[in-house]
Amino acid sequence: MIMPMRFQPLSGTTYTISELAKEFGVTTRTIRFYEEKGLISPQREGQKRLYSHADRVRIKLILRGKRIGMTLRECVDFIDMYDPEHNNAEQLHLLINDVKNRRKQLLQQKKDIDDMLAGLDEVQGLCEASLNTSNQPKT
Amino acid sequence: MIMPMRFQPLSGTTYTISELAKEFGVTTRTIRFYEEKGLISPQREGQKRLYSHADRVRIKLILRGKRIGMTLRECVDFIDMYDPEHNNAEQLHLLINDVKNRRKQLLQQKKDIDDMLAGLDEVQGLCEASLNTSNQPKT
DNA sequence: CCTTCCCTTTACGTTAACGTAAACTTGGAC
DNA sequence: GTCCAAGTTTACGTTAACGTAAAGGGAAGG
Repeated sequence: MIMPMRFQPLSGTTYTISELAKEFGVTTRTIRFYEEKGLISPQREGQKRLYSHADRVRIKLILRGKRIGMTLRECVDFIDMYDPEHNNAEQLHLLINDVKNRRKQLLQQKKDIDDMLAGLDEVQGLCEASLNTSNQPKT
Repeated sequence: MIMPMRFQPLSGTTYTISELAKEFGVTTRTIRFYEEKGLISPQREGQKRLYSHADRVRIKLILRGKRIGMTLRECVDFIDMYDPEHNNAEQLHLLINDVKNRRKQLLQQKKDIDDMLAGLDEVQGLCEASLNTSNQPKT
């Protein structure tokens, strides 16, 4: 049983598509799809894709966005806020506005989650109470 | 300009589809779609749908779920947790398990949101700093 | 009676986000 | 050389959540 020694291309700073897919629990199709949509642009070694740390982070951010219901488009928009493509004051003001809107939305979502968590607490309480009364140990 | 006095059917405890659509900022199509999928079952007055307070609440809960990225199926499942369809102990244990899983997921989402909020704070800080340095008022 | 709303059903169209299958290459294991 | 595992491209299929258009009913108002 010999380990299929992977030929390390340049350094340990790159990932193959299946490595990332495994790490993030998605399919390779998903990762290629994100590239197809312009969300990531990995290097190539011949025909094969080589992902950098930056690529990995982008994927991570995309998946984080998806977890709270953002579309891929929204994920990109969010990530792009970090990039300084904003030169003039007007751009900066627009960006600040976007930031404020996004924050408002996130706070609403957070409130929704808190409400739902409270609901879950209540349900669990009722369940456990119901279990205790029906399983009443004899005195 | 005469108010088109709506014929109040039984009492003030019902809503028309367009009232609810307007209140929640969705289309009537959306509300009918939810009914088609079995998420709500309003009464009928002849052919017209009449929504009760309970129906209204269900819609509200559905939309809340959607805001944090839940599918309609997940919304129903969540809402159904409140209904006491759980008679025996086994059902109760299963429900408690569902509750725990759901809570775990909600907490993850909350964490994601907090991370993103922190990111937004950072971005806004950089923006404002950039605006201040370029708009340096003369001493 | 005619028009205006609001409601209804039926049904086909659309977008996002992948799934899935087919056919091909390629570098290392045996 | 042969085989296999992992990668590639191309392309059609699928599901969810509605949008949108067509065709029509019923009552209220002028």
